[in-house]
Amino acid sequence: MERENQNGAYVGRGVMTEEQMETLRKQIAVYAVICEQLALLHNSLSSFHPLSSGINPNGDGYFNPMVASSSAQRISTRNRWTPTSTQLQILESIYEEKSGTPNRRRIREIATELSEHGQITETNVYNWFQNRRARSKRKQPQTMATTDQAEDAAVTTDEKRSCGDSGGFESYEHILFPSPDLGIEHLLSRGELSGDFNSYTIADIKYKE
Amino acid sequence: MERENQNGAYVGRGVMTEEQMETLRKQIAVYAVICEQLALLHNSLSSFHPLSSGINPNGDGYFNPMVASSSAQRISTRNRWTPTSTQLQILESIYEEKSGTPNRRRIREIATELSEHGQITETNVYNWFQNRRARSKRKQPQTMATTDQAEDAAVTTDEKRSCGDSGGFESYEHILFPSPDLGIEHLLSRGELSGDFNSYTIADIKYKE
DNA sequence: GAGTTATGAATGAATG
DNA sequence: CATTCATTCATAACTC
Repeated sequence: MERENQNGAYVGRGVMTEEQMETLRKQIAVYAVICEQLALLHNSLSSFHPLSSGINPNGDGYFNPMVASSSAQRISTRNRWTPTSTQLQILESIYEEKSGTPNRRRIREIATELSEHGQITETNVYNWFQNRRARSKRKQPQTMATTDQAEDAAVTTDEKRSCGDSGGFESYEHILFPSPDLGIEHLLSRGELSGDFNSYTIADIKYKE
Repeated sequence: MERENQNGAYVGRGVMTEEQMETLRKQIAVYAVICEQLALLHNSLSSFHPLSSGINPNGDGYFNPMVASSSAQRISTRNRWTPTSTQLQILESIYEEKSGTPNRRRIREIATELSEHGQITETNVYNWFQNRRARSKRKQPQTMATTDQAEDAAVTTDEKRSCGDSGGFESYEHILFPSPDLGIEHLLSRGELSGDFNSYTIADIKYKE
């Protein structure tokens, strides 16, 4: 089943011509550059921690490990919002009284109100309600057991796909795009993208045994 | 201290806007595709047998998420469709150019095209566009804020400044694979990217909000 | 400090 | 289209 790549270059199985080899080499170089830039981008992207500083302005109980500790460049930062207990309380009460569907307007109001107690965005509020509702719902109907045929129990909620692929870039699969199906890791796991992408050694790429 | 406005658009330097994030996402997808292609190429290049658990030599048919990873044999695989990176890339580009109104006809075409790269149905395509549009819309209007002043917004995705950065790569347009031309570079221009790539892999990229 | 759990976020699909 | 739901992923927080 030979086929062509997107540009029409025939890619037969088996042998490669010099030209193709050359092309491959170049392509790999390109890929290397992209990786490099991506890395750089990522660095600049995550090195500052825009909102983290506000995660927990008033130590309500949660405490941030490294929150803006001294130099603001130390990265690591988690971008995930974590409600302060005050916010949580409010959210919880709102959730109870008004129950379902806080519309767009409402969301905004809530967000505004909560922003008084800490960093928060409308999206956070939205997600919170979304999750709150979904999870409370999932808990209830669970009462009737269904213990039967629970063989698969082992795979309950914690699929925890720790999928240990290779070293280095192991976490490549939780990249932005959902599907970890692409085999990037197969390429990367060898390359040891540690540093010199520029030396793109083809030899290292084979993911062949 | 850097200030940010309500909607998550940060004012400080070094922060990404949603649009930029979008672009990054796309760029990553492109990069993924390239790697994918490379893998394929490499495969046909150096093999006579598919080998290597990962890349499926026959077309991009690997829409099977966790493959033989751990537990699952229940493998019906989730019923939910998950676009392969190739598909995503295509969808994304179509979305961009045609911005809206993918009529029934078009949907069919797209579906057909994408089926070349993995399992997909017209409904999937339809839903995808539906969601894509809805969600992108949802992100923008999160601005008005209380004291509008964040009029800047915009930040058109195609800044396209062709800044001849690419210090390393002369020309990769004549390469076999889809050219990674959509400038990751214009995202990189923000400078101040510190080194040490290993401490936080690309995988850490997330929306900030 | 590795393994769990709780939960914020992303997204395909369904519903109005 | 606009919303909402369901499921899953990723990670902060917790536990031992």
